[in-house]
Amino acid sequence: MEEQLKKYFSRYALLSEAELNMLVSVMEYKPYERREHLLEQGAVCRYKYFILKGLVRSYYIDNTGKEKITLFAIENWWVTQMESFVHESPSRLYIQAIEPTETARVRKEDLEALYVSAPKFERIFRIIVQNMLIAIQRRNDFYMQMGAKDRYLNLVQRFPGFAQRVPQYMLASYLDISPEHLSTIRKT
Amino acid sequence: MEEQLKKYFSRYALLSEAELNMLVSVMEYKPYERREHLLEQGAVCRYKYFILKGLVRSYYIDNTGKEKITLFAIENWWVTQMESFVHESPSRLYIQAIEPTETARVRKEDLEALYVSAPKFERIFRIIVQNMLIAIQRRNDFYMQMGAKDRYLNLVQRFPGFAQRVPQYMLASYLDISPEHLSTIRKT
DNA sequence: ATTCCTTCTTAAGATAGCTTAAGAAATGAA
DNA sequence: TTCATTTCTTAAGCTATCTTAAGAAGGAAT
Repeated sequence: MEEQLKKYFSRYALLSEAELNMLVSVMEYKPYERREHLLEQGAVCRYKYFILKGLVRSYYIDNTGKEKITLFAIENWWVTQMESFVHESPSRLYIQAIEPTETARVRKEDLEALYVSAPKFERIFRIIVQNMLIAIQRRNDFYMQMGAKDRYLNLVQRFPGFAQRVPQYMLASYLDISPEHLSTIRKT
Repeated sequence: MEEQLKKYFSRYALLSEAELNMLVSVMEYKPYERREHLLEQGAVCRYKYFILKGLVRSYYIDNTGKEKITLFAIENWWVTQMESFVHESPSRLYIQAIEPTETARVRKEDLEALYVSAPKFERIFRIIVQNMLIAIQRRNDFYMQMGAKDRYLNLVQRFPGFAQRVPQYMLASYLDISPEHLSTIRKT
């Protein structure tokens, strides 16, 4: 875990070994089993989770009782419910491990303390949040203009192998396509 | 302009008059006429724009030649094409003034220089980006589960008066509804 | 005032994608 | 291996929303 985190953080700033150790020291190792929840709906999201290994999804239950997936997160990505984490408000979303997943998670208090001890760390997380924003915007711009078929083909093309890692009905949910329709699309 | 910016930035951190002046000094006043573009498709987005007064939209032209609005920004909001701004890549989006608009804009270089001079400023922009992310996520979670009619009613309810400020066909575009359909929805 | 341009409405026909309802095929547990 | 659960497919009918095509209404410019 230490190695992976240090390598990851070094992408964002030139950090001394001491600084890297400070960063790592606020992160807590926490594994989750397949299907275990990192966050339940209605609870406050107390952590930012860095995925060391595995795969999680974030989803909610809509009015008609169906699961809607808003996000997948894999190795070296962060996942949290930002609004709940920042405002300490109840989360509308669940976060759940799809595969057995190892995370390094950090509490808000510890992160804030880290920022106070050295504002340099703000930079790293500013850039991480910026990248999240870019990823979401890209996804939106991208998917809004495409029909169901193109959304699927595009996902498969842009993330080769990913479709094999996730049940098809979850892909369908993420792409906002009914599982039945995705099935017919794939035939063609 | 100075007053407005200082008041705005003070929401995010306790800043001395000197620090506020440093912040304001990197911002350039720039007004735009109705329909004038702040950013053209294909160009690199060189600025973050803070809207002092007025209203802008961000949009792209889809495959079938239709404008799709991705964002409106009003007083005291930021607008930029984050991906283009950060990576200095050509923007897929246009940004255009809907009303005569006054902006305070800042170049990437100047912002970076500011960060170097005092890492404290990173904090402010980390929080601003975080808020943008929350706003986008909220919009997504929100709209994905609703039909056209509820999307419209919701917008009207949550931003009273906004619907009067923007031509109806632009609202339709933002809500991903055809203008004709929005018209029929409103009748009911 | 008159004309032009922009915006909004109405209505009919077209279509993408949903829902429902089985059953088939995988996958995992015992 | 066998049973149970999870996942995927197929097909028919249905619905929300789009497209196309006019015309009406409102604003801005001359």
